[in-house]
Amino acid sequence: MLTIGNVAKRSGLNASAIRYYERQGLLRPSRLQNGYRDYDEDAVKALHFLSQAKALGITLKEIKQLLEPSRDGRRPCKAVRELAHQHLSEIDLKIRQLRSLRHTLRKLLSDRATAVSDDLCPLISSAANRVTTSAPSALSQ
Amino acid sequence: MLTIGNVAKRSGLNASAIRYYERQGLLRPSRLQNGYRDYDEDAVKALHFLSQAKALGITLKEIKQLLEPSRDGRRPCKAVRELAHQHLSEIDLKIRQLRSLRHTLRKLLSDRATAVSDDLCPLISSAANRVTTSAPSALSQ
DNA sequence: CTACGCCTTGAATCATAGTTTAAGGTCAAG
DNA sequence: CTTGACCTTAAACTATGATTCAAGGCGTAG
Repeated sequence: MLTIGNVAKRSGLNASAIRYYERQGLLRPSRLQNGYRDYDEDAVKALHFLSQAKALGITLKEIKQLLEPSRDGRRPCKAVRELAHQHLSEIDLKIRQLRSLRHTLRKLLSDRATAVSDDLCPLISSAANRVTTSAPSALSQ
Repeated sequence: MLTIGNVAKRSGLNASAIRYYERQGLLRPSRLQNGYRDYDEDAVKALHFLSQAKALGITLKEIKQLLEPSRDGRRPCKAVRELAHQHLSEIDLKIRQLRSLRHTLRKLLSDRATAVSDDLCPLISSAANRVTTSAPSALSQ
């Protein structure tokens, strides 16, 4: 009996959050005779996907777009494919930017030996010098 | 004369946002005789760093922690180093998760050939099957 | 039948990250 | 000396993503 408490435990999400996702149109569980939400295994999977995507900064709106066509039942996945393509390049961009930031932080840390003298902390300058004009809204449309 | 409008243009950020960051303690520009904020090149660099980190889902609170010690003037960078180390592993985790998500999306797209028959959209299942129990709060503490 | 844990709803509240508004000061150009 | 572009402040407002609250229904154990 996959009621909301159970899927909450299994997905690691808060039951209130799951209801909230439903209000936002990301889920549409069937109901038992008593009115309780009744989830299936696909819903649990969708929640895991949702949880992962969310942790990576993808908005609920975007996740909704990715989940929607499959939730509506069997119909052409063309739109989903296009969206997936779009998100794919946004994810690639994000990975590149994270790598750049990682490089910056690593550089800061490797300065340990030379920076024992401890003048001005090199973070800002070493960090910012690597930045040109990064697009403001990664992953948003 | 680096007044707020100028640094806004140069950093690609909104002047109101920059004032907001200051209210949140991320910046502390000096003032001109007339009360106008007076920024230096380091501030512009800090704003670029801030802008990049922000785009990658790092919270203002976390960015503040990274900027703080250097903003306070010349003093030991030990704390910053530790924070940087911490953020480094968080960034590594985030990159791994994004790669996983990218893999999922790529898989979905490569199904194009076989999925011409168009049964249920494979997104959710193929996506969710790759997820085990991802920690909910990447990059938060 | 009562207690307890789980479920329902709508509404209020919260945090984060800003934007907008109102009322006003600064300053160079014409 | 007014116009216009810029700056100041505090406070109100917005959106997103939830969490909490109040009032109540369901279902099983004792």
